[in-house]
Amino acid sequence: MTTSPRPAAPPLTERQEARRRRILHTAAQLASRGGFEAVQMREVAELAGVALGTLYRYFPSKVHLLVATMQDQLQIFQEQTRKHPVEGEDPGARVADTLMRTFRGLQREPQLAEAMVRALTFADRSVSAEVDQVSRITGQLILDAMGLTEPPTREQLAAVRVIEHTWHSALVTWLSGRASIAQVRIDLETACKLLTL
Amino acid sequence: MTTSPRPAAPPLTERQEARRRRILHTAAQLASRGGFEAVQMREVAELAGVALGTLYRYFPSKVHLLVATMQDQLQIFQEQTRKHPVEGEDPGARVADTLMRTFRGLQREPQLAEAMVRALTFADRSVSAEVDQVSRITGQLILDAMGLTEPPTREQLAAVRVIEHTWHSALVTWLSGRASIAQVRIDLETACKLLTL
DNA sequence: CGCCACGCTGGAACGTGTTCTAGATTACCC
DNA sequence: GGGTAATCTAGAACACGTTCCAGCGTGGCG
Repeated sequence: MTTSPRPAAPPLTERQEARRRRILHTAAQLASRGGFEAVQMREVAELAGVALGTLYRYFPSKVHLLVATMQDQLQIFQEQTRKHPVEGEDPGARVADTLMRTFRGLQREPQLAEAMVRALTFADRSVSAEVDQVSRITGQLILDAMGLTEPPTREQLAAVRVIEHTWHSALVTWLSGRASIAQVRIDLETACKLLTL
Repeated sequence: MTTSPRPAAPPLTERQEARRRRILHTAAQLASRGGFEAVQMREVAELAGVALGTLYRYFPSKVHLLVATMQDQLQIFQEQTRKHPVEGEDPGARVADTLMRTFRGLQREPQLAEAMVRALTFADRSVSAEVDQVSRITGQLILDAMGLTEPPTREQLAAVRVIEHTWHSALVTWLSGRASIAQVRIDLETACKLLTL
């Protein structure tokens, strides 16, 4: 799996980078207000000061745009977590705590979270590279929290996958109002038991 | 949590029941061909022989329609599984096998699966009752496979939740082409280890 | 400096989910 | 059977994601 389908992104000029950031920022702002449906492409374009066609040149669909927003946010969380890792003896507990911390970060802007997660799960194959990237960051977040001194075992990697599934699905469940935060915590803790088998 | 938001569904006449089934059947058929995007409300209405407004009276949105389709399909799987439960000693293995069997059932109509699962994860709060129903059926499927002789313990229920999360998220991952069937099986087996702790 | 290729702009246009309306049909009650 | 309220029909209309196009800037190259 090389980077073949994406044509090796030509480097952006400064103005282009600025436009890209303006678009992402606008999208996040609109999403924070009204969630997925409040992110309307025409409005994003207008508020970001670009033409609709340009917006689509940068992000080929609304889903691409919101998944890119998620990448952005996750990376911020990741940096914060690396600067201030959670304390604790048990790796499982550290992972659960780290994810719960991220969770509370999302909770602070629930509408934004809704928009990003809806996009993430609604994404079809044309977005799979970007979604994969998000998945990779999440996995890395978990691995970081485990604080390994040696490469992870096969069993640990399998456990990480299940934790990631649980994290993702629990998020969806919470966003649709079908589970409480407390329930999410319990689910994550349950999944994290797999780390210390 | 009573059934208050849904006004206690007035019983349908025979003609109405037939219409409902015709709509569901048409939706499944279109989905089987071209997935989520091939289920177009106008076309469903036309092929099912009802007016567009009527379609919307029965299913208030495309997502509702497809989630109802999923309910339908899952119930069929559930009945089949109850008639022919999987063999085996280990409860964890039985659960994993049961879910993999259901998985292969979905695999037989991948486009239909795509449509139903996309709808399920895209559903917002207005569909949460229906999504919850799907979740309940899935949970029951797992509990059935465990073959309990006494009520499940708290730990078992927690494990079932994580297995359900894993099932759901693995399905999404497979549908978007980011995981193979083999990987899905591994993930499910990993999650099922939680049952025999 | 002149020219070219490329990116950007404004805006029209299209497709599909969803809503609305006016009138026909049906189901139910007396 | 007649009256009435609910349901169904056909079709227009609207909203928003997406595509497309013609022309304008702009930055780099001879």
